[in-house]
Amino acid sequence: MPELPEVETVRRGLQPYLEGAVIARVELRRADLRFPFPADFVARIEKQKVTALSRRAKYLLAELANGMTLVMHLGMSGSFRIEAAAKRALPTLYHQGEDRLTRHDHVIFHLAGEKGEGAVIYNDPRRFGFMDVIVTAEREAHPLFRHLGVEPLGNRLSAETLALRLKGRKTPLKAALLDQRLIAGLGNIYVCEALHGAGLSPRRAAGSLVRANGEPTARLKRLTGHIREVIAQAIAAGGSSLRDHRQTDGSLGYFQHQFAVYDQTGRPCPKPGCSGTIRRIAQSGRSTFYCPACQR
DNA sequence: CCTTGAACCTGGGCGC
DNA sequence: TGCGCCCAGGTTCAAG
Repeated sequence: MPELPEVETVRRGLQPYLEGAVIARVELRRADLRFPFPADFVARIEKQKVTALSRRAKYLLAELANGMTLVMHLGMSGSFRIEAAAKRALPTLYHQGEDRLTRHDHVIFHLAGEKGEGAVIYNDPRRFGFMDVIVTAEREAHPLFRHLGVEPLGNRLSAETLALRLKGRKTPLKAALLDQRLIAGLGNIYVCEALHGAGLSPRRAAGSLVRANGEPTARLKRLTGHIREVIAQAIAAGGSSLRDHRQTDGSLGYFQHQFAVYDQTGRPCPKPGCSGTIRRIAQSGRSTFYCPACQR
């Protein structure tokens, strides 16, 4: 589920509930997700006001009034939903029949404040997600964030920046783009989509997009534009909805209807004038979908 | 340094 | 109906 556009969609869904609210009580329904919760996890969060809900790469960040930040990663299958009491305060997001706790509801943030009582519930069947509490001022130096690459949104991402990091690398382009130290937030779906948009083979050596003098090639500039575009469109569409992904209001995102190559094995390449067929291959243990005809 | 592959965990889909 | 296998949005760690 959660690549950058999905996490950003979750952030926007939770923001009206969390920002300005007080996390009155935290309920852990098990001692660990991917990692054990830190011993002081609950104590550092309870009774704190959430001053801002932000995002870095695929991390959701709830900044607290005590100078700490609650860091949340959704792994492969993590999601949030809003419990009934909070829905009453903001009724547009109300959905029936979802007020019971289920087996994989692992963390409950009970809220209090002018926006009303309520709860935000974290559900994660595979438990690849994790949470931590860190000092807000030390965030960028924290091991989780220190090596993260550039955000693909906004103006920070440039072909020149990428060229610097890709030069001389023989690793397949697909693998290089999944590396969070290069670009933070890209995942399997949007890497496949961006490579198709740019007409570049996922198998091509990453360094082949950089000239000997270190300058980005025209191909790399094209790829940079497609990465920006794919991410921006996915966010505009409310994230993808592969399998079980739901937004915090319970509705499905719909970006999956627009996938050009991801999970489209055997279907004709949608690129105008291309007569190729989408293929699935494995690269470093993950599926890659691409069109061998127009991606070179 | 670089790369690949296994591991973490549950559930859904498919073939038999 | 059931069993066994493969697959899934991510990341980390070990081994070559």
